[in-house]
Amino acid sequence: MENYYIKHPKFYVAVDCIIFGFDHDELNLLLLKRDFEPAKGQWSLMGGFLQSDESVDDAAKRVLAELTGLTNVYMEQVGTFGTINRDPGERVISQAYYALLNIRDLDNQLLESHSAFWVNINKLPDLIFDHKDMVEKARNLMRTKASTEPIGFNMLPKLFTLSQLQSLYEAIYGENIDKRNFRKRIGEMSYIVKTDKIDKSGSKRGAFLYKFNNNAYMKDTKFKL
Amino acid sequence: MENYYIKHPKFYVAVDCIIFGFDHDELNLLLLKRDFEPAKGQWSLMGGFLQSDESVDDAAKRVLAELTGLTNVYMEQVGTFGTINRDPGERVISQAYYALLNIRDLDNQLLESHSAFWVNINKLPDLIFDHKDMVEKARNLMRTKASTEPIGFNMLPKLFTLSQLQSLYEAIYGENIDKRNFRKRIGEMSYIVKTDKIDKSGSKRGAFLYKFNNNAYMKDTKFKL
DNA sequence: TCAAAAGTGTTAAGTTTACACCCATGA
DNA sequence: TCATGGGTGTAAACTTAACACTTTTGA
Repeated sequence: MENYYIKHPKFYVAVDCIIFGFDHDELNLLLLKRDFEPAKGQWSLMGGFLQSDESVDDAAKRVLAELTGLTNVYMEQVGTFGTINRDPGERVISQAYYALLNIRDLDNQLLESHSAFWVNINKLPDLIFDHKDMVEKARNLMRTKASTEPIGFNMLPKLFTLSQLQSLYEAIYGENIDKRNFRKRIGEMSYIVKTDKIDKSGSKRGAFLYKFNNNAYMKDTKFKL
Repeated sequence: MENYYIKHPKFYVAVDCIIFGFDHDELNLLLLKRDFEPAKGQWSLMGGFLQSDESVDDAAKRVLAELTGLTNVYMEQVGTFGTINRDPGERVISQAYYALLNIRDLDNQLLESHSAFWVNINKLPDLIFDHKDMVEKARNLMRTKASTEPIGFNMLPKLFTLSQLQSLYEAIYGENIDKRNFRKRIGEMSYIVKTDKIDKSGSKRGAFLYKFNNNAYMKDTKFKL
């Protein structure tokens, strides 16, 4: 039976992470500035090689955790990038994943030690290899998914104002949303719950804080933003 | 620079194809009945190993062509299946792809030589490894894509009746569609063109044949079915 | 002559969009 | 007192869904 496999070549398999975060009305990506050769000074996604004792999905989680210190982060597959010369050093088949997280949850020490920086998604520098294609595809997938499933909340704190939620979706879609229409739609989602807490950091008057109730969402999974 | 890679393990990389075809009002998958060990007698998707001289996408095209004789087939990535023990023989990282084609274009000799058979998608047998998960994911992706892009035409002959088109979409969605509403929507798509030809095979009266005009579609890519 | 698929419009319900002003507060 | 972001409702436009009968023809 080994013969069936043995005649075929083997390949390095890598994962690359497109890490989305939201802050100050902006969508950002976490990028590494390479301070080593090759391609020193160039920007890249966080990546790593698949090991023998882990699934590909687990490799993505591990690589993300190495950079951010976070586990239990929302991640989705983006796709396989497998052209022959995509990595000029060696042939590497890469699996891209996107992750959504709250910028405030991060360990800044760890970011610094990797020369990692948050970069506005509309002002991305050139990236090595095919990382730009990965970002493009991840962004499209994430946008589509965010419109029909409540994944955006992974980029917000547990308690958030409706203005924050609206800015988040404006950043995801890259367009403005009418405030009254937006709030009308939120009002119809019983699983987006108003608390009695008020956030004063964004305005003098203060705004009510809301939370996402996942149990309630599971009973009524209608979502459209 | 080699050192950077050398310390990491390499893996077999495979592609598996979820091949959709449409015939007699039914969506079908092309499956192989293994007439060799291991897992003799069990059903599987068509697959093959990535080679050194081809991209992953090209490997999928090659594997599809080996089975069907067809090139230039519509294919999309489904995802990476990379759990550790998914293939009990050896560790293999598999990329799943789906393909849409017209059953009538196939070379039946070639299918027989691979013990390949069309199976109704609602009556699938058990499949080896994680092939069932691949099919499930492919089906969902295909359904979603077919609702906003005119990919379904890849499963029809160049000339088709509106009844055929409607059955196709009913099979994709697994639900009935109102005939008048369906035809109203088709009527609004200037790139679905009525010809003066009539198909008599489906009814005594005969039905007008239509064609998909891709140039016209490129000028007006609105599509929703 | 009749069975079987082809073809054809209208109306009601629901959804989406556009739009402007008052409120509460801290500086 | 005023600048800033928070909060609120209605009507028109558009989209979707429901619904039934006539036509053509070969067997």
